[in-house]
Amino acid sequence: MSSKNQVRTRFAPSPTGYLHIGGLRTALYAYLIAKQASGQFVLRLEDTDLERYVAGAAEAIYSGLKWAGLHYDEGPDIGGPYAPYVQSQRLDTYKKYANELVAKGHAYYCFCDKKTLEEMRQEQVAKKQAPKYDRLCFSLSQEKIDVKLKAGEPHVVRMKIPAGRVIEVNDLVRGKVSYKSEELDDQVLLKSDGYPTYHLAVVVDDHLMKISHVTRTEEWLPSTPKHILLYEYFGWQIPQFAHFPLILNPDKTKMSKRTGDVAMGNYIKKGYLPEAMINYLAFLGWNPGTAKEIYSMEELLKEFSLERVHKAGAIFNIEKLNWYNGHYIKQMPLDKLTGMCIPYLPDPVSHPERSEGSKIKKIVALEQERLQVLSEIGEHTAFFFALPPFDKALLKWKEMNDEEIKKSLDMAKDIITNTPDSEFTKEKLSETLLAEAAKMPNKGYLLWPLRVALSGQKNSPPPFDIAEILGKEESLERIKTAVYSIG
RNA sequence: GGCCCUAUCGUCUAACGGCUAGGACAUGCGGUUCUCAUCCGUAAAAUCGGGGUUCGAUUCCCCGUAGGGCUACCA
Repeated sequence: MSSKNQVRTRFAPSPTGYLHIGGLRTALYAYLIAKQASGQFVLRLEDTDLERYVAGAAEAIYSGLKWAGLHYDEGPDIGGPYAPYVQSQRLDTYKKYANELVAKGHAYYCFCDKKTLEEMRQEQVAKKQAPKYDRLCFSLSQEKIDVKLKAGEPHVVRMKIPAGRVIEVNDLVRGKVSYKSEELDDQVLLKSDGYPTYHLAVVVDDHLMKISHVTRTEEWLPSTPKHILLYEYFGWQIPQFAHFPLILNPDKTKMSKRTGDVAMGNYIKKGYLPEAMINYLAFLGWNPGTAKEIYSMEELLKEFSLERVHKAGAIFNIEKLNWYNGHYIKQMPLDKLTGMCIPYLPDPVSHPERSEGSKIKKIVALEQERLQVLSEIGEHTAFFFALPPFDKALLKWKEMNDEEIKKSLDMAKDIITNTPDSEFTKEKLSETLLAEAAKMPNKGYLLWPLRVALSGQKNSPPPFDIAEILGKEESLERIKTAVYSIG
């Protein structure tokens, strides 16, 4: 079952908000690493900050990952051999390991209150020193500690950073990065509310859950030496580390909720496809080194490699995502696309005659090459369901005068009238209309006023397609309306 | 302030010392087209600066510069 070389990765978001773009990319890479090695991909919730907990965030993370096709083998909602996968349910474990560290002399109790700490920090900053805990409580005698503990004084557990060490992080993306232990602060491991900090929890859980590759974004690189020290203190095997580049705002700052639309839920709502999102996100920080840039999940599984992951941050560019999305919309089988578009169409109930399957399908077929995001279809096709009030000036093609427009529309009306119901198709209509239009100085003299009459818009699909979908009766009705508008 | 990371077209990126620095998105122009969209063609567009190393640097080294990250009882 689980061999020593088993690759296991995890995605470990904190449920402090909805799943976001950057989180999904991190999850994707972790998923790819695990799955291409036939390993396991684990989801773990790092909810160790009571104050930042957001209700519903966990569910959004589950559904977002599933939407994207990143199916985890173990997780909070599905269980697994190392359950629970929610850190707030593992408090006893962290306490046990924190105590072990204290017993070994690698950690100590600290009774300093936040105010004192904050003042110390201010002072240090004022003196242009690096803010660091002064280890006041480290020199407390055992007797004093026992008294304070017995009295129930609030306290934390801090790790003791050794002196004179150089800690080397061997990162799969960045290579060797080393840190001097003097630069490291005595990190709080266990908070006074009994919850662990990220640093303790992540190390304990990654070890207990047998995570082979610790993957996360670059912002965690500076705290990795502390984690390595913890692995050493516990006598645990140090996992592989891979720190991915950040996804950036257009202003090159770390992409965050405050600066842009990062919530996956919004992209799903707007009608972005998982294939497009995955493809785009995969290429934000990685590429195969060839000109090919359309990649399915299966292909990514084959080609992805950490060696080709970039070091520099990448700006999230919605234009390129849109292009990918448009591409995948064009590729999609019509039936599937139709199903996905229906939620974005006007309420079919109000137009039962047009909600019939094949008609909706024809509308979607028309829009397939015109959509970048699914939600656009509502606006694009509104005129099928109700003719918008149109500007009669729009009927005019080039230098046509009212008389010519009327003549043109009359001609179109005759052709449509004379087209039998059984032959009322776009093929037949385009054949007959084009034949007539060919006799004119320019096809636009016939086609433009007709198209505007049918659609009410400056830009739209061709008149033949619209007429077929509207049907003979409605088409004639709209032409009549247009003629009246001229006066 | 300290520590760390990074640096090729506007953006995502290719070129693991050796061609006119390639591709994609976006943009401009042109073709197809009644319009839009699609599709096709085409153009413009980059190696942050300075030193080295080398026959030769986008590539390796150093120093600057710029940007970013971290520096919490947040993750």
